[in-house]
Amino acid sequence: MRRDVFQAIADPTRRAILVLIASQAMTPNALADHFDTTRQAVSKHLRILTECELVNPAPAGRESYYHLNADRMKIIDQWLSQFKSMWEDRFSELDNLLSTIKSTPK
Amino acid sequence: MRRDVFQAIADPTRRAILVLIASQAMTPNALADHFDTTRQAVSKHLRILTECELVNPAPAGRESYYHLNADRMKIIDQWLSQFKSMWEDRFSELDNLLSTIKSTPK
DNA sequence: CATTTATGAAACCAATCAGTTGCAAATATA
DNA sequence: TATATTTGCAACTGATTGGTTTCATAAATG
Repeated sequence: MRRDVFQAIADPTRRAILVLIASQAMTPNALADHFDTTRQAVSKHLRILTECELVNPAPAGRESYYHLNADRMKIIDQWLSQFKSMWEDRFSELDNLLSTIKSTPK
Repeated sequence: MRRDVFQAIADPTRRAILVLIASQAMTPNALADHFDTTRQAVSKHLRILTECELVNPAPAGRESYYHLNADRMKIIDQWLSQFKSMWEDRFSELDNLLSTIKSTPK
């Protein structure tokens, strides 16, 4: 069972869940209202997000508020950082254009 | 066929390919030497990376050098940016600790 | 010109994925 | 206490995934 943050954010519904709870913790039912799927499907996404610790459930009575653990996003940011110098380089656009031209079949 | 950058970087082999060609463009054969899979498997990964334009092939004779298109990584960085203020907040660590404590079953 | 090398595409396979329905447990409410 | 609500888990299903083997094409080499 591979359960890393990269696989977790690969699904568009899970990315949307993360964005939703970023502003406010939400229950599975409240989240499900925002999607065209069943509550159970959202619950499964929450399980995956919880397993890789991108979210934390906070039980409150019979409800459970899922909080974003933004700290875990650092993992993605850190991986991205090794490429950042390449796209911040002001010549990178030209490089990409040239390699695209070279790779275009005649 | 969903082929976005988030799905592309979900696979660890594809992430490793991106890191390898970041420093130098490489052919499929040269890349395959770094993995415990067949050349054809690497070729399939390259097809996926090409389809979402994370890499560009540059044909050279019977070889084909795959270049990184670091610019496309911006898409991930932009998505991440909406959370960045949360983990840069010096109180976020404390927040996470508190929500973890609250969610721990008694 | 025949052979070797590099590549990409197709067909197939086991495993995983995202979704569903159904159910059980726990909490709130009448 | 009986009922309704909220949640999580198990079982199942069709689609997708990452991998393999096989084959065809194109370019370099003898």
